[in-house]
Amino acid sequence: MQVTADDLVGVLRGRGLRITAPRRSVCAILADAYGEHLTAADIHRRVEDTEGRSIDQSTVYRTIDTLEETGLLTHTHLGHGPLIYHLAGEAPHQHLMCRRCSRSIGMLANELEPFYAEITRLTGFVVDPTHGVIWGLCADCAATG
Amino acid sequence: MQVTADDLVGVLRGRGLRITAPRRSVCAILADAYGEHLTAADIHRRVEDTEGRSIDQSTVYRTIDTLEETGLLTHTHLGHGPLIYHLAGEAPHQHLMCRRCSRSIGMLANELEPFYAEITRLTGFVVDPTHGVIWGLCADCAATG
DNA sequence: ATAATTGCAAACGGTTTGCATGACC
DNA sequence: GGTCATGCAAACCGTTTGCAATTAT
Repeated sequence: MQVTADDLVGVLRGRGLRITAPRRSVCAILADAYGEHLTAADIHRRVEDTEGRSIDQSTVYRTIDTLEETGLLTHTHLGHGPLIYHLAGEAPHQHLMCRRCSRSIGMLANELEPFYAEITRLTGFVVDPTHGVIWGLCADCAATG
Repeated sequence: MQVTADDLVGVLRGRGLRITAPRRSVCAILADAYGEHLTAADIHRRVEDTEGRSIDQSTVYRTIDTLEETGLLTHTHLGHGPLIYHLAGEAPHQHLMCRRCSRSIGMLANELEPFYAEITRLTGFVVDPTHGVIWGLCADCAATG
């Protein structure tokens, strides 16, 4: 585990934000899930399951917002479904999402650096690899497709 | 205009589907908007505005589904907002969406073909450039960022 | 005639909001 | 004590669904 709940809580405190039980819980879940992709519903459920305490879903969303505003958390748009969240400290990766089987593959963003650089060269646009998903067919589905 | 409403209607008829007034209207709007990005709500509104006829939104969605199933229409995921639709005959575009100003730039997908090929080489994953959006900062926002 | 399509209205999933109660500093 | 955060419930947007009435074939 690279980041602890206390690290996250410490940053919130440093911004003058109040340290409440729900905020502690969400931070603990996120630190614990380092490297995983969690939805807001996942976070909500895990708080109840592992902390034994129930918090409202609106509190989950508001805590997520707070963490994003402080730069600790980022989200990724995975199609029509819920957003997924990961701690900002993780190695940036590009998600490849299969349209047929809905499996999602992660590629390290720096493997795709030439691709992003070419987009910038052609258009001036600077790519944020973690924020979106590239759609297509995974190797298996492409083969049987 | 590269495709006419009659072309689209003809394909539906060829599949044994019934040609109804709502289907004619949606096809007319889509043919008319060739090259534009329409949401389901756009299509709905334009049918009312330009055809003078009101159709239900569920009919719009069902007609969209029908057109996608027959391969005439495709959709693109633009973040959390509504899906956008374009006729399958259009030149494939990669959308670049600015996180700050929400402007969306279209790039011809074949300009990026070598990079899609590289993704396939590394992972076996076959990219569908039209189906998703690449997020980041447009040239203007990156400069003032 | 009969099967496909429509309109309506209600539900859906994911997220946001208004407001009164509560708790942190 | 003052303000910030929470829970609750209700609203929101985009989309889907069940079902009875309609219409193309």
